Amino acid sequence: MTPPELNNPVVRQSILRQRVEAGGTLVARSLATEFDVSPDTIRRDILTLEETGYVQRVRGGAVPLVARPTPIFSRLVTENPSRDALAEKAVGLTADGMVLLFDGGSTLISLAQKLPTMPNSLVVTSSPAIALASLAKAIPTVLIGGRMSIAGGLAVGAETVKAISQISADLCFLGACALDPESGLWADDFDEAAVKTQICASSARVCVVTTSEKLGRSARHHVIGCKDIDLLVTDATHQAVCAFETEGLELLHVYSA
Amino acid sequence: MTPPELNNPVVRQSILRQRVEAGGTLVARSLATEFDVSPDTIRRDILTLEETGYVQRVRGGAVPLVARPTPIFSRLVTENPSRDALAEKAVGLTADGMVLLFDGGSTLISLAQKLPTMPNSLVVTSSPAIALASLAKAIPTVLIGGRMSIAGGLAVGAETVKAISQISADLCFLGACALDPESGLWADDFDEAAVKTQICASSARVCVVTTSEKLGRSARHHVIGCKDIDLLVTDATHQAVCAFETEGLELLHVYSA
DNA sequence: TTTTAACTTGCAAAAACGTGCAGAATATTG
DNA sequence: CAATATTCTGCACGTTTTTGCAAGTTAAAA
Repeated sequence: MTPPELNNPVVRQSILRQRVEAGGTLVARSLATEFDVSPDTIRRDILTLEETGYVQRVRGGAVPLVARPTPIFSRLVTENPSRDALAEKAVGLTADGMVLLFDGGSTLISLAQKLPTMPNSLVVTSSPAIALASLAKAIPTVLIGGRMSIAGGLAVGAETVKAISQISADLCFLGACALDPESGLWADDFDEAAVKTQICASSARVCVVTTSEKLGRSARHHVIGCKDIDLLVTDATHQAVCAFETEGLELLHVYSA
Repeated sequence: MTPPELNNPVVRQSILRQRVEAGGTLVARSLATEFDVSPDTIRRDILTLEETGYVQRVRGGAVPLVARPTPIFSRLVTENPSRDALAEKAVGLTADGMVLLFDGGSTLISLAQKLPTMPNSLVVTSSPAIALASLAKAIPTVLIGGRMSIAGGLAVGAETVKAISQISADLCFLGACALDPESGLWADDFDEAAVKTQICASSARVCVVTTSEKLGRSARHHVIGCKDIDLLVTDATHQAVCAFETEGLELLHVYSA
């Protein structure tokens, strides 16, 4: 690989920052070859990136700072009152006869487990856990296949997105890795972001269900802006979410202990 | 799976931690191969993980420290000694690097839960429960989608069969609703029979795993004849299955208490 | 019991790190 | 334009981390 015409610290570092933000890792040795500088120089670049808080330095290079999201299973096991309260509230949005499209995530699994028996509805999801939950409630269910994402515990990839594109749902439920009044909904994983985007596109109405801790942050991959979200179910204080209301979202508050 | 670009203690340990948090176990020997380091290095990694309190070290590797509440997918299967013994035996047929195709059913869910960590394998299944189980063992997994069958808890239908037809597996595991020396394998449900048939067609070798009570009966829908079955894992007495041997099957006996 | 595999400990080689420094490149100022 | 200051870069040297290997010990399995 050829070095850029301008081989500044600034230029290099912005390239490196871009790469870690895309989820890549930085290998000092190969970067030295690529940029045609000594490993020391790359080390210094990484050093400043670490100071800025963009990367975590490790021996031989650096890795993204953001802790990779905990796999779905460990999130499943712990009971979580605020999550359950959210789920309880979101159940009220459903009605028998609806076609419901489900994203993955622990909150939505909890929601699926709380669904009533709806013999005329259809649940569509690429999350095995949600498919099992809805099936257990005797709700007709369509499972979307694909490569399983270890991070999210649901199927992702081109085939998955394509299959979802053939669905026309009345309402979809989305989990959030990050949600910001200005920039909208974000995901930690590229593939999951693509799935979420298609879910939105395939639904008449979009409902985001998230706990307050995800608000105001942003993650790596953008999904949709706030103007494309119809409903927001959250346990955040009214104060914390007033910015969302101006964006035209309908808010459903849950006040957890 | 190939070792990560940055093969640090930090990187490795975070990967390992992730796996045990997902309920998986760490096998020093295979991890050494996977990360392309000596078993000593893996042992040292596990040692620090133990100091941090993340794992309990055992001979040959490590297991999760806390007996975590049973995740959603294992709750689907009630414990059953004879079934577990079958599953244990069938695990021995697998090896890292294989493409494994899984039918649904409780016996095979139990089998999937007992799989070792096989980073170079691929598990393909239309059963959500099996997909979750194999994913928990950090095995690359492809979920086959489709309409969910309430009876079998797995995806069925034309789309499912078509997707499976695009797979080329080394070995498949089939459950049985009925198995007869003369007529072969049978299923109770039309759609499930179609899936089973395609699973056989997409696999180089066919392994049927079933308890003795399914032998000698026949059910509603025919799947395949005995001559197309390569292996039979069962807990039936030798007497009960001698008829199968004449059909060219390889028998794997389990003698349960 | 014997045998095999895994563990512990110690050690030495290799790789990477930190620091200081001097020359080159670039920017700033007169 | 010239002089100066600042930044950037590569290198040398000593230190730390990481890793694989070998010898002796322990635990499991046959």
